[in-house]
Amino acid sequence: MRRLTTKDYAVDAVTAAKALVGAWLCRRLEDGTVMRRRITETEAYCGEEDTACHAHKGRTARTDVMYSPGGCAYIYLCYGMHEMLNVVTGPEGRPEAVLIRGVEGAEGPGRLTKLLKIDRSLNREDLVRSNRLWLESDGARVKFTAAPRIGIAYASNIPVRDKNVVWMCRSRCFFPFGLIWVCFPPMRF
DNA sequence: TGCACGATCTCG
DNA sequence: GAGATCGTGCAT
Repeated sequence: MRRLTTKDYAVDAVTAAKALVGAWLCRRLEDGTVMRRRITETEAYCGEEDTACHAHKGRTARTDVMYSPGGCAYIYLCYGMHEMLNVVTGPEGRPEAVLIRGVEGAEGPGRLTKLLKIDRSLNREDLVRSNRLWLESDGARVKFTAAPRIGIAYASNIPVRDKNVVWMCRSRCFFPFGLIWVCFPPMRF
């Protein structure tokens, strides 16, 4: 197991999104318990020109963290109840991030944060040095496929997800922004 | 200071 | 198919 370093996070969001499929999301709780889950699904958000990116309209208090150098966590509340975990990537000043959409045993971005007890108190956490939240790679090669992004119909000309689309759409690699990357076949417990 | 709405999930 | 539930960003 190798902990991901600054170098791993310095790449653009699409590259990182692909590289993070199959990596391990690691979380140490206050009582010392360490949980490790393999990442099964990611999604890239690519800067101010990506209309689905929170930083699309520029730097605000919320999106400020996305402008940091790659390697920290951006966590926010969605729909008033779901904590969403993103990994900031790229150089300082470029707001790119990868949304972690699923891990083994928890499909869906809201579920995985609940499972691993990740919330906004970990916003801006330094994933390179933190002992509460970090990522590791075991070097395993994971087969994965690309699919249209989910739940943001306004940012793409493709239909909003229906349950099967993610798993059925393969090789949709021509979309300019924000592809999601999933393990194929999906890993489950 | 108010209001619309969202990178979701669960239950019916 | 709709409701839960609240921070954010923009309008007033």
